[in-house]
Amino acid sequence: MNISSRKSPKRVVSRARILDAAAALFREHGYAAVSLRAIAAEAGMRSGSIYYHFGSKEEIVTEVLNLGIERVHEQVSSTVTALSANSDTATVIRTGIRNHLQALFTFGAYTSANVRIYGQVPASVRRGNLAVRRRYEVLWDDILSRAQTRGGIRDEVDLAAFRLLLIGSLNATLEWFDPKQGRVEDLAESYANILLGGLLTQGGRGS
Amino acid sequence: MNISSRKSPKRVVSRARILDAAAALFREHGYAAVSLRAIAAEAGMRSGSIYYHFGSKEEIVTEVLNLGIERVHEQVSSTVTALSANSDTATVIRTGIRNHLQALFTFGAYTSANVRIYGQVPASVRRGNLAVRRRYEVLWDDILSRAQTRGGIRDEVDLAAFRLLLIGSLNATLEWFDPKQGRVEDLAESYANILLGGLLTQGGRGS
DNA sequence: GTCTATAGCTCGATAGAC
DNA sequence: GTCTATCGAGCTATAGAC
Repeated sequence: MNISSRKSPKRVVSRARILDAAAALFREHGYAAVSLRAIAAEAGMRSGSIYYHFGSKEEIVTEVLNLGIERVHEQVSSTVTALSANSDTATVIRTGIRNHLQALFTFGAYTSANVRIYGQVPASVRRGNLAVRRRYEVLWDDILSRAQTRGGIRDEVDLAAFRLLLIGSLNATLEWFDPKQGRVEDLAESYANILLGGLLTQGGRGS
Repeated sequence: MNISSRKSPKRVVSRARILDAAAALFREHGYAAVSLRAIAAEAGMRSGSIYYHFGSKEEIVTEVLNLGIERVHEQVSSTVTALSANSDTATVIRTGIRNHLQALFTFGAYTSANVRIYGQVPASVRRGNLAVRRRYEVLWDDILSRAQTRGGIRDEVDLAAFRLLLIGSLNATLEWFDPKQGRVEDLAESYANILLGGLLTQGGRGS
């Protein structure tokens, strides 16, 4: 009985179907508006069956929230790390922006759910998501402070504010951008151009 | 019986208390999680009394959503219009950013509720808010295209993308900035500096 | 204008059959 | 692993007293 011949046990498949269904429904309707009956129906089962896989609704939403951020973290972290050590600052930031946006829309149900419902879940659920969030913020803080050491960043820019503006503006694209209508790469190019170079020509810069 | 001696009728006061309570609760818990009993309790009455002022929960949330945007619109529109006709581009955009953020936090319950729950209210409610949203977007599109005519904007910048990035990043500050911990004016200064001038020194700009 | 009382539903969660 | 059946609670909305 070798490993490769073993299929995913039903247990794993059903669990994943519940999470996918929950993420999609939370994204569209919010946390409280989505019933376990609705999640079960979307996952192809009855509400009682959910309790074989999860202990409560809060346990489901906690996993949805964590998966959303972890997948974005993994993609940004691995692609930025893969760059050659002497890549210039613009390349590093552009790579991070492009991969954040690509992961955002690839795992759209989970990442949208995260952006939309984080502020409305019970406090205990929020606490369970805090460490994962913080880890992703630290990743960007590291990317930015290494870039600052390498040079090419304007002295006037507050890096803490830049990280908040960056992640906030990228996540906000979930509310309007449709990857079926346009290419995520073009969105990334356009956003990176603004974030790196700003709106104004040289004459209008500074305060 | 002159006008100035007339106090606000109880009808007007109670209505406003209901809206304030609803906005604060929607902001914190989402739309579906907030019961009319909770809104009534926060407004100092019983749930049945709400139906004297509003026909349904949807009617309340529609008004909360519209008020949030309208107040930001009014403040940005009036302060930008008040600038002298030959103000330079940087001044105009900085004024818009500062007043958007100030209005955001002055009417925090309504504006936060808007940002957080718009994606989860019934479709009919969203439709009732669309025209108000669109009007505010047009205001910024006008500000930006007039600035482009006056000059000083980089050719590489896509103005439609800039407006989306701008409003998205400003609204996202509602999720982390606390006006009791820092001055909104400093936040505005820092964000405007990034949005107008970008992250990089001249050498790193362009694509 | 605000109250009490309640009709009619739907919710999260559990128990026990299969 | 998934089902059916159900408990107790809480929900929106309404009716009618004051």
